[in-house]
Amino acid sequence: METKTKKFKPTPEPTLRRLPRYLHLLKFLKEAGEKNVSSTLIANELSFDPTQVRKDIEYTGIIGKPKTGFNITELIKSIEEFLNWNNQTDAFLIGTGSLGTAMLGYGRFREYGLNFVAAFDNDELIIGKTIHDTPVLPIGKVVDLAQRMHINIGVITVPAHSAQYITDLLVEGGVRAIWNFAPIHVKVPEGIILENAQLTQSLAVLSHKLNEKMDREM
Amino acid sequence: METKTKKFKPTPEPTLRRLPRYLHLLKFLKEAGEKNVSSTLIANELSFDPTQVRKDIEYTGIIGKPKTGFNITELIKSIEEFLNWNNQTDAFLIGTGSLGTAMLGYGRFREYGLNFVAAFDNDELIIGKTIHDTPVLPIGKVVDLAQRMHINIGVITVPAHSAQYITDLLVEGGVRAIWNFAPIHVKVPEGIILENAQLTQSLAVLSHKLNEKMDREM
DNA sequence: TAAGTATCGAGAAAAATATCACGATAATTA
DNA sequence: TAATTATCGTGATATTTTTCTCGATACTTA
Repeated sequence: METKTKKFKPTPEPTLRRLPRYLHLLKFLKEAGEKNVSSTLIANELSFDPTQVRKDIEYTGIIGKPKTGFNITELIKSIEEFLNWNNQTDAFLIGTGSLGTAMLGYGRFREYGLNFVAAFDNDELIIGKTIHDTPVLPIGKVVDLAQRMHINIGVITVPAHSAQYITDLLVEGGVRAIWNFAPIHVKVPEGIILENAQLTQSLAVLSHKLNEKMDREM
Repeated sequence: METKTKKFKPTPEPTLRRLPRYLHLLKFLKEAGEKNVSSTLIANELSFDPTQVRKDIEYTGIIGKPKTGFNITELIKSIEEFLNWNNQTDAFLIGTGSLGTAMLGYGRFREYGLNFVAAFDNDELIIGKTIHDTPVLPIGKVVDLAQRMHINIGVITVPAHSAQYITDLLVEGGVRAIWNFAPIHVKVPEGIILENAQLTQSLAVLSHKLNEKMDREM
């Protein structure tokens, strides 16, 4: 009963996608020595509408002060807590090709609550080694280890043709959420969270806009 | 006045983001020997609504046949032409860190109309070499070469702190569209297309859903 | 050839999301 | 202290996106 939120409103996906952008900006402003920020300022900076920014921020639970806005440090904290990025969630990464390696190498995912505890591949040459301090294990161990380590997130960076197979292994291992980078639709049982992160989606938007622009210029 | 298309309806962004997913599925079905496909089938496969699929497809200009649906080959062609993925657009990639290298290595971007003709970096050790057949040049040459080669797309894979600087160079070089992977909001002049492709956006959706799920389970 | 069926296309309705409008409030200035 | 100003929170409105509904059509089967 203590977790009695007044009236539950599910967070819109567009809001969730904007929150990280606010976070980047806020960290930048904090770095620059700013103390407070208004929704107006954020909106101008990112070309959004101030009301939209305010409503987005409202979802994270913080309340601001008229005339002043929000304390930057508190707002950062509010967003991070809302996304649970202040706690680390252990994750497996499957597929140590170029994208997988890049992700392990990025190293900043801990800032976003993602902690890669192990990577998996079938390539004998890599198994047993580490990539940026993350050990690479054979794919045959995914299910057992995921179960025993209570892994919640699986990140799929294998080619399209093996993505479904890997997904099934992760699900069998008890993973609750899958972040899929393979350019294919994988099927998951009811209740498993699936988030597709295909670059081609973003590229499609760019391509189409560029296309329109070129048409207009002729 | 001459560009008087019957009634212009701008394509919704959600539609643009779904089109690549249809494309992946269609290529898979074609590979499997299928000839035709219905919006119902696509919808079931990707867990969308059939009407939505039909409306999305309608934007690409193809028209289907009752009872039969669409010829897969023609539908693929229609989507690819709509996104201009049947033509190659030359692009520069700036920043040959792990993500930049991964993107050059992916090699399949040509399927999506993106042709990396050169990469740029400041690292003396890499300049002059090639990464997966793409030559790496010093950043000082971006502006001049972009102008002379009439480059339309710039892909930014540098760290946040230099992203704005690189953006300005690309704009000066006459680039029309920027695909930004740096976790920061870069500013571009009116008329320049900017598409942000930050993984953190996708991760935020995943994190929040997982968070909610865990809360519910307790 | 006629009846049955799956699908399309498109207009209408519903739902989700974004923007507007405004009273309330905290800081600043006169 | 009073007037002014920037901003918040929120209800109302507008816009966009999704879903529903249904007549028309092409294929399949009796």
